[in-house]
Amino acid sequence: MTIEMDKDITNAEWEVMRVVWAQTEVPSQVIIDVLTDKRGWKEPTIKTLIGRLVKKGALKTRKDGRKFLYSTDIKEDTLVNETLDQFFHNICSKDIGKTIGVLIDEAMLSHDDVALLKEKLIQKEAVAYDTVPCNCMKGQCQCHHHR
Amino acid sequence: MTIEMDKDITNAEWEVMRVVWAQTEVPSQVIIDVLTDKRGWKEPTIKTLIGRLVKKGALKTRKDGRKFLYSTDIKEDTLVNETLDQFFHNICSKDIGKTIGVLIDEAMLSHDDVALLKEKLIQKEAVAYDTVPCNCMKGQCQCHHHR
DNA sequence: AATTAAAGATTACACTTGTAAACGGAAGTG
DNA sequence: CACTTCCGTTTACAAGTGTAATCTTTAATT
Repeated sequence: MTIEMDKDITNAEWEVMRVVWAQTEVPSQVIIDVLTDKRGWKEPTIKTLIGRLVKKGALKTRKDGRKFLYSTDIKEDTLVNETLDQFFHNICSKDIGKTIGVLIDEAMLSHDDVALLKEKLIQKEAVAYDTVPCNCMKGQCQCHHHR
Repeated sequence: MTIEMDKDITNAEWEVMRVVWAQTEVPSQVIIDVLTDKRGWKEPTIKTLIGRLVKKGALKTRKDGRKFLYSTDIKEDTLVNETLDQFFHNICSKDIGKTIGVLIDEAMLSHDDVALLKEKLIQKEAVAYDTVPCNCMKGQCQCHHHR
């Protein structure tokens, strides 16, 4: 059972989603308050974004008197991971390791985070490759040059 | 000295960039061959993408008889990392660790990759936090709920 | 030199996205 | 009950994107 959504979440829409994720159900006024403050957007702008998210199935509504309460079935970490996975398709699979390396370099991590990641790496060792196979189309990465 | 570019690279344009990155200088014909094959795009489509990339300063041209050779000053890993950094702004800094964890889980890694990442984690330990501070605006993540 | 063919430039066009104003209906207030 | 206010809906509009046809220039060929 996957939550199917019509379309991708745009950058502006992502701001709205974050407000909804931070709560369980929010009235539009809360979203508007947070984002007029954070982004300086006008109220109608935020209303548009909310409307588009509802239309594309990313937000659910529940009537509460005269207004709506907004919520979502999409889990934040699920969407984050899907988005990242999609982006990683732009990279040669051989380079994923190094790319994650840069992320680690730049991240602020807690001791617990470090421990978690170390643990994952230990597990990963069991299934690690001698050489990660390149998944690129011929002509789209340099692996194909040196055999 | 940073390479400044007018605008972001779109998904479709990314495909073109990958072809250029795979070589040093490419004639349009090569880009067209690779992408008609990979994506089924028509020749004019790919020409449009090339043109837009030139216009936005992502591709350089050098005349070679009747045609151009295309190249770029933008380094692939630089752009990859910038793009990822930008995306990570959508996530609470407290969650970056776990997010990287999922990436590790899903990645195909070589033994060398695992060793590299382990090494980085060891270094990271020295600067790891007890608690990563939340960088979210109030109202955009749950950290603010529990104190 | 005239003809052809390749390659870049111009035009097209619908859809998306960022940003917002204006409208309309329902709920609350006097 | 009339008036105002709140909130969702409709309309707007320029710029960006995906996708592509057509035009134009210029080099190559006969």
